[in-house]
Amino acid sequence: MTTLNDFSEPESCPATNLLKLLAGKWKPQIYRLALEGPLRFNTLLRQLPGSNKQSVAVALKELEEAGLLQKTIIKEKPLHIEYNLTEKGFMLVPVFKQLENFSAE
Amino acid sequence: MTTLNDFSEPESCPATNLLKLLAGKWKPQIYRLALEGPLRFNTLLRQLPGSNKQSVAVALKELEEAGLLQKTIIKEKPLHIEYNLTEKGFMLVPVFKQLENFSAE
DNA sequence: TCAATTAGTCAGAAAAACATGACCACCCTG
DNA sequence: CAGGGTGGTCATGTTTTTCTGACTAATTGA
Repeated sequence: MTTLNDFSEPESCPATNLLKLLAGKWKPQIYRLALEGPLRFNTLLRQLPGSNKQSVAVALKELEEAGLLQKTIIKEKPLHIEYNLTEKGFMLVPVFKQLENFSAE
Repeated sequence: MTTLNDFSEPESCPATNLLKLLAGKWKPQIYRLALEGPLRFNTLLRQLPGSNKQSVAVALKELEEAGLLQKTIIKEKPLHIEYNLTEKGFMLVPVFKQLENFSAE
C-alpha cells in the first residue's frame, strides 16, 4: 500500500511536527554529531563552523525538550555538561537513514 | 548497524537538504495532497486554508525544481495546469511513513 | 589573586520566510 | 465585448529565524 493516513487539519500531521523539530539550521548536524558520542557546548560550537552560541543553545534546548537529548552534569576534573542521545533519540536513526537514502540517488 | 555515513561538510548532508526542502510551511500538506491526485493551483489554494498565492506558487516551484512534482499543461476544455507527483516524488512515501511512525508513539 | 575555561543569557540587528493586495495575460461563455 | 475563471507575478509589509557582541557566574590552574 502506498497510501498515507488522512490528516485533514494542518496541525494533526505528525510528519509536519517532526519536520518542524528537525528543520532548524543546526539541528540535523547536532543530531548527527550526537550519534557519535556525548556533546559539549563549546566543542560543538567549534564543530559547527558558522554557528553561534545563541542558536546552538536554543537547538540543544529544543532537542532536549523534545526528548531526543539528555543533559547531564559531569562532576569530574573539569566539571562540565554532557548532552547524550536518549533512547527516543536513537529511534530517529531509521528516519535519518531514509532521508539520506532518498536524496542519495 | 546503527551508524550513519559521515558528512563532515554541512552542505553534503542529504538528510539536511531533504529536510530543508520539505520544511516549508505548506510543502508537507501539498505533498500529501499530491499523493491523492493531480494538483491545480486554485483548487490547492482552497484546500489549504490560511495559505496564499505567493507562498503556494513558491512551494510548487521548489517542489518542481526538486523533481518531486511535474507541471503539465492540459490542453482540454478549460485549458489548465496540473501538478503530478513524479516517480521520485512517490519514492518519498516511505520517508513520510517513517516521519509519521516516529512521532506517533 | 589573576586569567582561562566551563556553559551559557540577553538585547538588538540582520536575514529569511511568509502574507497581503494589486495587477496581468490568457481563455471561454454569454 | 464584458465578466469570470484559469494561473500566476510583483512590491511591499509583517513575522519568524538566525546572528552578533556584550555580559555573567561558577570552576580551575598558575
